[in-house]
Amino acid sequence: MQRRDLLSHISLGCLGSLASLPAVATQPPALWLANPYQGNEKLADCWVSEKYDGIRGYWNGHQLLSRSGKALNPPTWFVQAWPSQPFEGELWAGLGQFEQAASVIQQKQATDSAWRAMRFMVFDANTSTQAFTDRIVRYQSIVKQIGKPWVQAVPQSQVPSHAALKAMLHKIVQAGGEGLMLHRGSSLYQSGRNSDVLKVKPHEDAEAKVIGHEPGQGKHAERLGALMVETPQGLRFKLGTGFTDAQRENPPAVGQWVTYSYRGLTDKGGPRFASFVRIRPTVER
DNA sequence: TTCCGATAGTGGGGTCGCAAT
DNA sequence: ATTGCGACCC
DNA sequence: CACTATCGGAA
Repeated sequence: MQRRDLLSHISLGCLGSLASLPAVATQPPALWLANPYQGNEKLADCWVSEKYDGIRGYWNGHQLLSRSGKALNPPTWFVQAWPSQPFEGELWAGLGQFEQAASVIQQKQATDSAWRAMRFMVFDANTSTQAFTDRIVRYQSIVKQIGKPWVQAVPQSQVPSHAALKAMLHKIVQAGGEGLMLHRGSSLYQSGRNSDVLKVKPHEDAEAKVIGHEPGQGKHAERLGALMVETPQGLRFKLGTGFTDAQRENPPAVGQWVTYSYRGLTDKGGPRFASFVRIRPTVER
């Protein structure tokens, strides 16, 4: 897997100052990573916004980078006249269009029309000395200065209570959104995961039947890597996370039913981010 | 003493691009 | 033309 | 993205 150098010496505002050369991605930029919302965090001084399901984009002042530091290649018109100040957002192709967005940004030469359907939803300005509440004003100003319809400022609002948060989550998900983001207003921008930035995503549980075992690699050699399972509708997929080491040593047998957790569906209709929860309790009768 | 945050290391679906078939 | 694989995104 | 295991410092 890729590694992240969270203690990178790269400074947020100065990822290089001159002549953008052919994008030899350096180290991953020092970006924040959200922790999951547990439900017991204090909501005072928190801003809430929609979590857009797309591709993370970091504008370092002259170049658009992915989360791992890889240079993205938008058409020149897409980033024309963007300022030399860093800011950050989500390359977004619309509700339920994550795979479309992923396709566009991974193509070496995506069509112009594909990029015309993309938006950059700006949610931060990467200054190191401003609290998030002040950075909201900053990124709104940057977006206004750019003045293009495909660059939009993510709206932020206050959350007075957990009940209000829950209601807003329901509203967003009902409309096809992925979830919410929470930002502590007083927090300075810092890289890595921390609880000043939280993601709120609903998940569902379902059951499937074990139809096979996949071997593990590395530290899981000689034990379970993933379960091949099949839903009651006949859809097959693999469950490879959620197991303890002990469960990998002695996994559920073929024919047993298991409960798994997932977050949304792929375009093909399979569960996204599926993880093992437990062996399904035997049905009483 | 217990608990929490940060790391390292496993695993998935989906897509693209390239090499091998 | 199809398949398999690594390297990315999430 | 999901998760578990581990370790050291905070609580």
